[in-house]
Amino acid sequence: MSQTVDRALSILPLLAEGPANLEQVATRLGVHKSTALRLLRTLHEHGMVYRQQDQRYRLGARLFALAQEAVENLDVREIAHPHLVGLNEKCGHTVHLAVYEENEVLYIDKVESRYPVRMYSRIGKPVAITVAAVAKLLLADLPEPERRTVVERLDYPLYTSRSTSGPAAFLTELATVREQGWASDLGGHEESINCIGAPIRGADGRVIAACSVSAPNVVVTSEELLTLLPLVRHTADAISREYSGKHH
Amino acid sequence: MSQTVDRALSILPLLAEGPANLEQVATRLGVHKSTALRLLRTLHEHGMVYRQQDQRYRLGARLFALAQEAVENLDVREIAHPHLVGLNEKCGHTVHLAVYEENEVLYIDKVESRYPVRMYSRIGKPVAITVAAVAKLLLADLPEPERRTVVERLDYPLYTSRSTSGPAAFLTELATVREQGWASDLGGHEESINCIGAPIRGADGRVIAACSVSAPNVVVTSEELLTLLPLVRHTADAISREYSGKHH
DNA sequence: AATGAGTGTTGCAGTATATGCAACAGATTG
DNA sequence: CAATCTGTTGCATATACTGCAACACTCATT
Repeated sequence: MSQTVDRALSILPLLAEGPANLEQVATRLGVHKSTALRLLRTLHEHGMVYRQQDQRYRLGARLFALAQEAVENLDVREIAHPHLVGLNEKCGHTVHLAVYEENEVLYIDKVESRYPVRMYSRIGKPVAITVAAVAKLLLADLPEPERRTVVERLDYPLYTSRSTSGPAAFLTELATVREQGWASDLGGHEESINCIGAPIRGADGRVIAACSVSAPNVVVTSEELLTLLPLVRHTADAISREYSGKHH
Repeated sequence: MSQTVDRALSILPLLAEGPANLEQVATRLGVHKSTALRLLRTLHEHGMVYRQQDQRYRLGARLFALAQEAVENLDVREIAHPHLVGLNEKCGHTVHLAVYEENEVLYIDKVESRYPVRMYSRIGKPVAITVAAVAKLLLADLPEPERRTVVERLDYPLYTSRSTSGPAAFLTELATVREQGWASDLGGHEESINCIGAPIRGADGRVIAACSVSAPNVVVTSEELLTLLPLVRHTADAISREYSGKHH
């Protein structure tokens, strides 16, 4: 592993917390000012950091552009999008598409609810991995040894009284999800928000993504939301079929 | 400038074009396989790249997360958001917020149109800098020497027959915009989409951001859109006031 | 105006560190 | 079972990164 690159990349999350000047960056990296300066210059030339008027550094524009292109290159996303829009048109609620990657589950697409009360989330944002329906679907399909290590390494924040309590509970929940082929999150993240999801599979049957429908209690009860399950699964299956077709 | 970091960062835009394997990366970088491998490993440890099942590398999740945090740390955005929502509630059209940074203008916030016909754009995406109303507003306020160099270095794609034709035309347009304190784009990017915008100023009067309202012809004519101008300017001024207030 | 503190920048010498090589491993193909 | 292709590892070399110290610049303070 390259020390120089390692140091340079460590600057980015540091700046994500907020703007910082040269000295702050140097101390937090544990290197000499001049070293930090040269790293920042290189990052700057690549547009990864930006220097504002007060000389402090911030994360730069290229970062957005890259994240942008990255998300647009995901072909599941491209195939899934029209289906998600269709799902939203039928039920009116917020629709999400998510993938698993390196111990994180993140939203890669979203269609906004047509109801006035909406849920906060944003493309690119990691989801609450221990409670979200999409996270359960994606983790449930990991090969056994990996699933166990991931699950044990997670934190289990108690967002609400119905949040997953710990590794053991999560593993049984994942088993259920794998069994039944769909997942739900009934108030585990936000007390008043329920969510149901279904897996999208590649040609080999592995789960490559998951989609879900979320709605607050004030709009539909969890029972009513569950009646949408066939629709959600149907959508996920349609995406799976199209994805598998185009990939062979 | 650091060679190693430079090479490592050059990998990212390369991967943005699509997944690539080790050898492809090595050749395009002009380095030995083993060198490329070590760079990729470092990028991988930081979550900037991801290795998919077929061993090829793609851009990684951390990139999204970083871009995410970066956008959320922009305090103009935070202050502006409720105003933008209010503007959207009053007119129903797509509302954008944009900033200038290092030869690019990018959207940092967006409120979707409430009409079924929507315009394509996404937060983080660089705008069509030679035609967009927000771009005109931001460039118009650059100090004279910089404005000239930027304008002359740009490409002028002819999206439509009404696109800005070249540096000279753009400079006069910018002068007008500076003079009148607002900007429009009438079918310069997409034949059927019009757009009007107004500047958001910091305490010192410099333009720090710009907001705009966009709507397709089929929803409102350009004349009708222009009647919204006072509303847009009013919103921008309100944001300016609040921003200046909170910064002293 | 002058002093001083604080921060960013540059040239340089030494050596840590990245590099390319070549040999190896593993997978896929004929 | 060779042959080919791609990724991985250990190692010797010297390149390129580092820290230092001196310098430049801005901004307060007297």
